[in-house]
This record gives sequence, structure tokens and C-alpha cells, in this order.
Amino acid sequence: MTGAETEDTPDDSAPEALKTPDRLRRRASRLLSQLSTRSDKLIAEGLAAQADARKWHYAVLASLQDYGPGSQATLSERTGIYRSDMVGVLNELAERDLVERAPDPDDRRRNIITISARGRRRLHRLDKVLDDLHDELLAPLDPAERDQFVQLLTRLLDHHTRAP
Amino acid sequence: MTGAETEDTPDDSAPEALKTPDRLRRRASRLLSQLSTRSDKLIAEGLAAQADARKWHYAVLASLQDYGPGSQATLSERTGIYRSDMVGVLNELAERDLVERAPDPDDRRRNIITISARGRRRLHRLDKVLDDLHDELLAPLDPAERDQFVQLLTRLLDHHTRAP
DNA sequence: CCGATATCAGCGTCACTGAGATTA
DNA sequence: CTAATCTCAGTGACGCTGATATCG
Repeated sequence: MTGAETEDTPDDSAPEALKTPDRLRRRASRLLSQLSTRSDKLIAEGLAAQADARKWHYAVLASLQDYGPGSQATLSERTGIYRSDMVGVLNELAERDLVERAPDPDDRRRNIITISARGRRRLHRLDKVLDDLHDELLAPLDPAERDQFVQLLTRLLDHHTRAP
Repeated sequence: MTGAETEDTPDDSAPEALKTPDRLRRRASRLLSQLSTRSDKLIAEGLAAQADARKWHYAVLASLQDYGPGSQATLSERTGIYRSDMVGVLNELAERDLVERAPDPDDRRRNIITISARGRRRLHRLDKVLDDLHDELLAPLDPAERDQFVQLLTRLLDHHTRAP
């Protein structure tokens, strides 16, 4: 609008940040969010189709199985599901008799959530489905690269969860 | 509910899928979505605070600079922004005189989007801001690991964009 | 007629905020 | 009184659907 300094043609006049014209494709943040979108969809659709479940179900059930019963606040910390949203997830799980929600006699503000026998069987099934889905998700990587990938993700996530 | 098969205590009775009790922390899909959430927030807040911009602005401007002008449908393919949402993004960019939207004389259904001189300066600035933000995002990784990470993400994303 | 383009209204999911009620 | 827990209503961003009008 104001004037014409350089051309509009694809020749780059900025050798500053990224060398190649791949800035769009190489920005880690963009790769992350795009891959995460596709991963989420793959997992969500797979869980829905093969087990009539959502990923939250898995997170809560696995947390209960691996770390024992807990209050909703505790589960929220463990799973990363927000406190407000935990209510709905537990409603779904309780409706299907996968968990039990009982008031804590020692502190009647709390609910104590426990996994049921049915919940344990469901978790077992979800783990198998998820193994397959992750095999699909990580298909282009060999076992060593998959470990590397998980390693890198873990280090980054740890850095951004504990630090700030 | 139905019965008691095993105990509820954290000792695991399932040596099936993942060996450690880290299934929640090692599932690549979970790591991806959690890290992506934090990355998105870091980028969004950084861009908003330091440049009063959104990540979509960068995507469109970089696409225009690197690959030349194009229709909205073209930009949509390049950037990954959905066709329907492109309208709003371009409205914002046009309001700030960063791009120009002109009807294509050869095909009057199309708009041809062009980056302006101001848009080029803005892109330059956004690239610098993004470099800093990515330095923060990838802080725990050394340069080689950052390359590896981008490499792995790229291969996975390519596999899930082209193939299915 | 079909197909592509731009535009708009709306939906479901997600992380999150804010407020209310109960209880420690 | 303050603080924690659970609950619910609502928000904004995102990816996407469906419909409409225009034009090739």
C-alpha cells in the first residue's frame, strides 16, 4: 500500500532466521500442533470405534490402577484433566460402572474414586487398542527412533511443566 | 461392583502393554497433545505480547513471501488454515494493511492475496520473535537434538498427511 | 448441469475461568 | 474467617460441517 520496496516473487530477501524457504514446515511449534491434531483424531476415532471410549477414560482408569484411588483433585493432577472437566468424565465412567465415587468419611468435601473390576477389564482392553493405535501413529519410526521421540517429548514436557 | 478379582493397591497385575507403571507418561499421543498445548500457549502469548499478532498471521505472511501470491484456497492448502477460517484471518491482515485482497480478473470467483511492504516488515519481525520463542520452547535440547526432533516430527507428519 | 470459490453460521472438543455450595 | 473441594455455567480457540451465492 505505502510503497514498493522489494518484489513479491518467491525469491527471498531475508537470510535471517531460517535458511531455507521452509520456515512454515520447520517451525517446531507448527509441526507439533499439526501432528498433535492428527494424533488426537487418530486416537479419538480409534478408541470410539474399537472400544466406545474416550481418551479421558483411559487416563483416569490407568491413573487409578497404577497409583491407587484418589479424590477428584488428585486425579486431576495425575491425568492433566482439568478439575472442572473431571466431573463429567467421572459421570461417564460411573454410569458404565467402571469406577465408584464414594464420599470420603474423613473429609466430606472429597469424593474417593475407586476403579471397579469392570474398570480393570476395560483398562486392559483400552491398553491393547492404544498399543495398536500408537503403532499406527509411530509407523514411520523404528523402535529406537520411537524411544528417542518419546524421550525428547518427555524432556520438553517436563521442562515446561515443572519450571515455569 | 460385580465382584472382587484383584486388589486396588498400586501393585500392577498387568505385565501386558507397558512394562513400567508409566503408561500415562509414556504414551506418545498424550505427550504430544500436552506438549502441543503448552507450545501453543507459549507461542500465542509471546506473539500477542511482543507483536500483537496471532500465529495465523505468520503462517499466511510467510506463505505469501516464500511462495508468492495466491487465492484463498491456495493459502489454505499452504498454511493448513481451514478454508472457512481463512476469511477471518485475511480480514485481520487486510485491516492492518499487511496484505491486499484483490479480485482475480481471470477468474472472478477468486481473490488474489498479495503481501504488502508493511506485511514484509511485519513478517521479518515475527520471524525474530518466533526464533526467540522457539529457543524457549526447545530450551532443554541441544542443537543436534533440536534437529532430530524436527526431523522426527516432520517424518511423522508427512506420513499422516500424504498417506491416508 | 456440475464444480470450484468465497463467505457465513453453527457445532463439538478442549483448556480454562468464575461463581456457588459445602465442609475443614 | 479463610481455604479446599466439588459442581455448573460459560468463554475463546480450534478444526470442521453445511449452506448459500457467485462464477467457470
